[in-house]
Amino acid sequence: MDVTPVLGSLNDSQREAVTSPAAPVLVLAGAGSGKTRVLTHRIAWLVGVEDVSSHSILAVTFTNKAAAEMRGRIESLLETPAASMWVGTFHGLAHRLLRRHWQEAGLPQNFQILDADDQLRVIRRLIREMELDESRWVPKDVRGFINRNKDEGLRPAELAAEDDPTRRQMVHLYDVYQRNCDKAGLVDFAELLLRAFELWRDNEELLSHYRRRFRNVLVDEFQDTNVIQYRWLRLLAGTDGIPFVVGDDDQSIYRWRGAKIEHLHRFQKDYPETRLIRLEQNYRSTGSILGAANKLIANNTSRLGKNLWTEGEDGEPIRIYSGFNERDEAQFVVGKIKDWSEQGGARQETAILYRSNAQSRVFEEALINAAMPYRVYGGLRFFERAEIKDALAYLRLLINRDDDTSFERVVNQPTRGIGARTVEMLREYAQANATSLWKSAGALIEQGIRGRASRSLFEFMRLIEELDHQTRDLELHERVDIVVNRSGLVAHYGKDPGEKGQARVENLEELVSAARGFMPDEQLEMPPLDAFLAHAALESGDDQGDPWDDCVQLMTLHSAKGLEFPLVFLSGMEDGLFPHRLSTGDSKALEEERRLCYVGITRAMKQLYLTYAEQRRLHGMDTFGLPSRFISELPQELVEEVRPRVQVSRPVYRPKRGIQQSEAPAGMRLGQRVRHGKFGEGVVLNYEGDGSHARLQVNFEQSGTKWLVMAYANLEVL
DNA sequence: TACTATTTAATTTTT
DNA sequence: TTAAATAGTA
Repeated sequence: MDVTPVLGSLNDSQREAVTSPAAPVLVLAGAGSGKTRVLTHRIAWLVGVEDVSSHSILAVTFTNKAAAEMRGRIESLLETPAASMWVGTFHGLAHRLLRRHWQEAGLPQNFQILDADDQLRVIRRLIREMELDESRWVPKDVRGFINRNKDEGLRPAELAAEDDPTRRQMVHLYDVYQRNCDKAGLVDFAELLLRAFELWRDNEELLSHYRRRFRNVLVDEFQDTNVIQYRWLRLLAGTDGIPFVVGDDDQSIYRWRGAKIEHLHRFQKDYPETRLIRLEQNYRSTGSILGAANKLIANNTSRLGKNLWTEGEDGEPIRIYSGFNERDEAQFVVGKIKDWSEQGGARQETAILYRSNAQSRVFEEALINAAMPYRVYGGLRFFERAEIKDALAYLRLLINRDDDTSFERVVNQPTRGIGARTVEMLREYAQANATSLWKSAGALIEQGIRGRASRSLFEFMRLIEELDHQTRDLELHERVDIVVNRSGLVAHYGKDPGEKGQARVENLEELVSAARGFMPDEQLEMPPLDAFLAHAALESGDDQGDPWDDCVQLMTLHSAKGLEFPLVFLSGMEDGLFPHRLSTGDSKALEEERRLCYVGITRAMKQLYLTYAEQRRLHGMDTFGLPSRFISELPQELVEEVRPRVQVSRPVYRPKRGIQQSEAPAGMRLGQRVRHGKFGEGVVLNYEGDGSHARLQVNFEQSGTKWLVMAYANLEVL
């Protein structure tokens, strides 16, 4: 094979990493240094040049996106599909193992995956059943306790011997929760990993089979591995495996999720013959941006150490803007984006980054006012929406009637007269007879409980049975379609007022489309519906927008990791906000905030602005902040303050929904008569924004004046 | 049972 | 401020 496509485009260190002999390798890859390249080219090198079987390769990432990208790039390098290679997320691969070896793992064949929200519901339900005080035993805290311990590989039995009564109760809750899940065949995210680990640990034959198979284990974002993931990897690699891990200790920002930056050091101890390779040449940012990043991160202790450099220009200095208040700050940012755009830059090349989601609001308002399209990352993803989760719960009941979580979710959704009292009764019966809610419902009906509730319950059970039997032999998307409609969900959500109901119905329709386009992972050999549900839990839905609209990108610093933009704004650079006040106490947490800042800075390719507000409205109170300490940690010679504040000494009152300078949306004008599906006929009074964000104010004859989003309202022009 | 008023709390979230 | 969860009322 011609090695040019594999090695031609690499620099010396990248090439060293890619062509390393068969021994453990740790690649310390700085931001923008071609980390993914090294990983994909390494695999292409092994398979294409060293003639290693693709069967022997296991490559693991943290996100579905990264996994998909990696597979795509490998296949295009090798010019052949590599189906026998295992490329996936930790959770996805663990899931695959558990499906294959469900018996050895002690799981029912049709086990279901609980996402974070489902898990919380289960915990909340159990706390109530145990009649504990929810303010003393906060469900989220309990979940945190359980997941933290699972991430460390600890089962309740290993935690038991404790004197502290609070802790003992927590352990007890963990135990109760786990028994409940085992009984119902439910597996949460942390459990996927822990079970997969235990599966190998406790099955020598199985382990040696996989060890023989996966000689080459490659890991992306290694600094983000938690304890159980690391132990899982070590178990697999054993003494003969060849681990190749890539990471950056300076970009570790998930300590609070159990990630252990220490694994980078640990790796070198566990594999003393490790070859350490640093990738320090950066292909993304200007010299000034890298200089700032290097100087900032140097304030952290116990780093493996790394200094980014570039062959490119120094570029422009880092600019600092001190806003009068948060609205002034937003105004400034939007103004700069406007300049960028007028000079021919695309809006999607610009990103506004912030520490916490709540900060997006002011920017959104400013962007709407400027009629500038934008996109906020994060928030609810497709499979996490309430209406979608309802539909999924119905589908789960088709597979397993004893799934109490799903049962409780939809037994009265849409409302069918089965209220809290009835459910309470079912719970009591289920608990007393150690059975499921479904079976309890059946039993109670047979015992002839009185009245309406009984009839409604019977109707519900018949609905589920019918849906199951009548759709069993249909195509997946037809099943979903029928379930979504016959369950009454579409009708129920259609009743929600205005655009919201419309959007929800559209989402349900989208679920049918998703089912139609669903390609199950053939390796799993599961029934289509089961596979679809697993997919929904593990890939909560792409939150990528249409690449076609040219939007300003808004996101938290965390979600910006791995991305790059020519023009970047780090906003809210105030002490207390960033670094967040909750993290300023302990030095480990503060260092993580600094790494977060480092991640933010290194997103920028050409221009970087840091902005802050002297006065900011937080939780309804005006607060006065000091500039973030991180600003003073930057090299002063690379920094320049901008103060075009001559004309904006005070914010001018501007009617929020006054007459706008923006153009009327297509086909609309003031006074236009329109018809809406729900509200009937009316007259357009006002509008703001354009494109997909255009909103119209319509005075309806029947329903009064309402603001509607063009994209959802489906207005008919009369 | 369903809607409305009141209370409460407020980082980050790959799966 | 606000969103969400809970308590109270029709």
